[in-house]
Amino acid sequence: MKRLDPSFYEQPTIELARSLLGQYLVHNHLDGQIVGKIVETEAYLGAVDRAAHSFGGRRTNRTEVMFGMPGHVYTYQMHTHTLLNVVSGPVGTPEAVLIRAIEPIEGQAIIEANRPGIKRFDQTNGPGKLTKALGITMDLYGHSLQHEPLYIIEGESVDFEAGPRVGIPNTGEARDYPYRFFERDNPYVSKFR
DNA sequence: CTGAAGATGCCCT
DNA sequence: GGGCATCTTCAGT
Repeated sequence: MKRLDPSFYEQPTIELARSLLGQYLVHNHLDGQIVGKIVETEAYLGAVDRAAHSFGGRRTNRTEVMFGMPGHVYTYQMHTHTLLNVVSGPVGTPEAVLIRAIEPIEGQAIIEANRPGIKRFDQTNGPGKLTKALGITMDLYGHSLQHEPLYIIEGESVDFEAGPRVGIPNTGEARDYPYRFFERDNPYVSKFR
């Protein structure tokens, strides 16, 4: 159980999105520890990616953390949900990897408490669902993955596939880039729309 | 200050 | 398959 060190996050964003598949996301909070295997990610390539919040080098309070060190957390609010990203790219290059789905490994009782009445496979198979299940909030904006309470440890290597990203219409050709990666045949991968 | 929009999810028909 | 919840950010007055 080795924590991924800072150099892991220095690889190019597309490679990082692929490398994160199979790794274990760990959240320690008041209720206990939750561990989930990352089974689905999406790459957002910053300045040149029309679908990214930082497209064209757009620098605001919200996107600021993406301009900083890789291996930090970019959270943001989508309607009623918090979405979790890992900042990538060197300082000054605003790229990130969205965590879209996890497979519960540990702490299922806490997940159940956070997602009452939801069927098992629907508890963590979406970017807004998994943050609710793990208790991740906007408080973690800018958090370093080298520290408690949220970090990533070495997991397992997995078979994966690539496809177009989800939920980004009207962004021109960026919509079709195959920047979504997911573990093959894993039942916790989110559904297509 | 106001208002519009958004990398979603859930409930209803 | 459509409507809507409900929060934050940001650009425009």
